[in-house]
This record gives sequence, structure tokens and C-alpha cells, in this order.
Amino acid sequence: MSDVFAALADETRRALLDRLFVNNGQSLTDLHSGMTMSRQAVAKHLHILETANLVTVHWQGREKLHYLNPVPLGDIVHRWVGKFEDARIEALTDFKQQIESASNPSDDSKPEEKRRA
Amino acid sequence: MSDVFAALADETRRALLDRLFVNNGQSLTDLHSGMTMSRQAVAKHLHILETANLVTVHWQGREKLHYLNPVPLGDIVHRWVGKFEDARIEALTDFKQQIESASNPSDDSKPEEKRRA
DNA sequence: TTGACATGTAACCATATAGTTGCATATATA
DNA sequence: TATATATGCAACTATATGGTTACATGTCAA
Repeated sequence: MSDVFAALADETRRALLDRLFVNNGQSLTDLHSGMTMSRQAVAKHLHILETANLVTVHWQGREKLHYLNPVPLGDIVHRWVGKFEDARIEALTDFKQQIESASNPSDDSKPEEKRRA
Repeated sequence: MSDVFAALADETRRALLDRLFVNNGQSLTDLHSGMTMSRQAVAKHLHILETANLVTVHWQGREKLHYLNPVPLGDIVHRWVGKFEDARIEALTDFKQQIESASNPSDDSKPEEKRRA
């Protein structure tokens, strides 16, 4: 679970997933083509995606083909986004009033900056 | 966007969000209570959550209250999970057949391990 | 069999990250 | 006004991370 967020935290890895969205089942060499970094660097990123279970691999002779695995993202949605959706509903009801009535209602700017002004 | 994934990649920050789910609008001292790390470390984590826009702050006197902001997670869902959902649908149709017909259909184990056995 | 191709492994380096401690500043209250 | 409380800022450290290069291994094809 935590591996999934860490895996998605890197721009290169998100780019690799994007390439697999466009063309699923590519080899390391395929995915490396057009990238500026070394092949080994790309391989490391793919291993991280593999460990996070976001990518499934399948050997075909000397080629290792990479496929997207949508399952971990679904898990995240259920574990995290659902909670945030609940929070959003809460936000639309009493949350704002809670804040606004907490102190000066017109004070919506960042107080750190305000206090130094 | 990338900040959001990076922010969620850390266990401590997810724990902080969890605490805000349970009890929204807590101060740094509140959130620090019961944690083993220093108050300053917690403050750094909260700043990261703030930068990623996952947490909104509101000063009340000398206390800085922290509130969840569900918006960035919603953005992620729309940008990423939707794509993964599409991939999932694709997976249920031709994806498996694609893999299974790619080489030996009975070879479903991880080939790295298989080759070393 | 030999050579080219695809990937893996290992050692190394620079920087980012997560934590620490010490001190400064702002606010509430006795 | 003193003093305690709540937070911020800065310097420092250890480790994680993302990248490199060099070389080894496994597979295909002439």
C-alpha cells in the first residue's frame, strides 16, 4: 500500500505508466527508447513499479514484457479516496462554518503573512 | 499533483491525515501528542501536507489549526484512477488472452525464479 | 558456434528526505 | 510585567533515492 504512493511519487515512473497506457506490454528496451536516462535507471524504476504491483511482467524469450496492473490503485481508492469523499461531504456541511466561526470570520488570508505585514 | 503523491508516500503523513479524519481542526501540539518524534519533525510533515494542499490551516490566536482538504485527492482520482479503470476494463477483455497467448500458456510463475530453479 | 541483443548485478556518487537540537518569536495568562 | 505556551527558523546528521558506469548472464539467429 505505502509502496504504491512511493512508486507514484516519481515523475519518471508516472511517465512509464503513461507509456504503458498508450501501449501495453512493452519491453525494457521499448520503454527506454526516447528517454534520456540510462537503460539501467529505467530498469530500476520498472522494478519499483513491479514491487508496488502496479506493473506485471511476463517473460517472452529474452524479452521481459511489462503490463499495467490496475488493482493497487483500486485499493487506494477504496482505502483513501472514500475517506476523503466522506470528509468532502462533511466539509460541505459544518466544516466551513466551523472555521468561519472559529475566530474573525473575515480573516481568510494566511496569518503568517498577515502578522508580518 | 506530483506533490500530492510525494506527500502521501510517507507513513507519518498518512498517520497525520488519519488523525485529522478522526478529529478535524487540530493544532500542531494536538497532532504531536502521542508521537515519538519531535514537534519540529511533525511541523515539517504538516508543512509538506500544506504545500500539497492536502491540509488547510487556520490561525486562531497562537494556535494553528489544521483541516483536511479533500480536493487534491479528487483531482488524482480523475486524472489517474479513471485511466486505471479504463485499463482494468481492457484487462478483463483482451489483456489476459494477450499474455496467455504470448508464449507458453502454462508459464504463469515469475520467470526469474523459474529459471534459477 | 559465434556474435549480437536483452536484461541483470554491483559498486559508486550526488542530492533529497526525515529526523535531530538549539534558539527566536508571538500570544495568552497569572 | 513575568512567565508559560505555541509555533517558527536554522544548522546539522544519517540514510534513502535516483542516477551513473562497468561487467556478467542468458537468448536468438546467422
